[in-house]
Amino acid sequence: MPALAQGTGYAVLAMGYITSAAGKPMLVRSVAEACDIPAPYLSKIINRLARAGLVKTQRGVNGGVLLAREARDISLKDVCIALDDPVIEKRCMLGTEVCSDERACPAHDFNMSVRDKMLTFLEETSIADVSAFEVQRRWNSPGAAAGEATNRS
Amino acid sequence: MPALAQGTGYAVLAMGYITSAAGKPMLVRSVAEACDIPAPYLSKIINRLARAGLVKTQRGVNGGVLLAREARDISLKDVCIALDDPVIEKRCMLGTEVCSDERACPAHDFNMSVRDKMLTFLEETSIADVSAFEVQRRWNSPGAAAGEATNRS
DNA sequence: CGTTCAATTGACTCGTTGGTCCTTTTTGAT
DNA sequence: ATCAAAAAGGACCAACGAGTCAATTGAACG
Repeated sequence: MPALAQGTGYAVLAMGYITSAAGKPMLVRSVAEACDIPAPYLSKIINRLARAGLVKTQRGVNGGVLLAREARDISLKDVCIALDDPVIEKRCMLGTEVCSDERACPAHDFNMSVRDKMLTFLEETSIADVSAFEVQRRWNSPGAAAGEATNRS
Repeated sequence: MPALAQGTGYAVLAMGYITSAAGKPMLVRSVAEACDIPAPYLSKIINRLARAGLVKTQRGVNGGVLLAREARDISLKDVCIALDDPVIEKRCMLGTEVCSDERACPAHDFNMSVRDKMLTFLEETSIADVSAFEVQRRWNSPGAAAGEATNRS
């Protein structure tokens, strides 16, 4: 439920995957396939990320997409901002127009604290984290048996 | 950002207001006006709440809407369920299909903990709480000067 | 130079939410 | 019995997010 917009999720996963190419441009098509994202849609997302300066794209032969900076220097929050994901918006949980610290709604304090945690998480989690996690998952998942939990916050 | 659907927010506010009538049916129109909600829209919401058994409606002269049970026995979660608000849904923060404790996404643990807090809040907060808060707000807000913060979780 | 590859762009579809408006039903009161 | 008040219900509209598709632009390479 405390979800990012679909597009943001796609972007994060895609960028995590792109990280693994370490500097070589990757085809949007390949990324889409690997991450199970509709290719033309991902194309648009990548485009926005590019205009926001998070990735670099190159067209023509040997073109593709690569991260504009180190994966560890791109936070999930950066992605959210680039795609202006609504999670960033500070809005009242009950939808009341005027909801500030002075004129609070019944859910205000709770809402603020959740929002706070959410922002911190988005700031502290980087594409590198996602990438590492995905690699690990790729290792574990065909191996079936699994046993050990791989969870980390 | 961790917001309920607009309709759910309306419902909660409206029910909080209805509480203040203590058993006498209230006109949907009045509630709409008092809570600043488009009346025909609220009407539909009330209707769903009625079908879910959270409020009782009566048509004809002296009709209106009233709570079906004690305000303190109606939780925000009840309202969410009645209007099947997406907040209740347990879905992956990154939107990946398969995201369980075994096959987690990088945000899984965080997401679960937030969801947990959210659900607890929705369960523990009742329409009575909202109502009390609203009454308090009505006292404070015309009084302008304010001084003391009235925040409570 | 021209072909081919790959991202870019714009037009379009589809489903959901929020919202309006008008008509129909039900009900109490005279 | 009738009238008016009130919710119920249906048709409709606008905006937005997700997604598709086809045409276009730009870049490399032979």
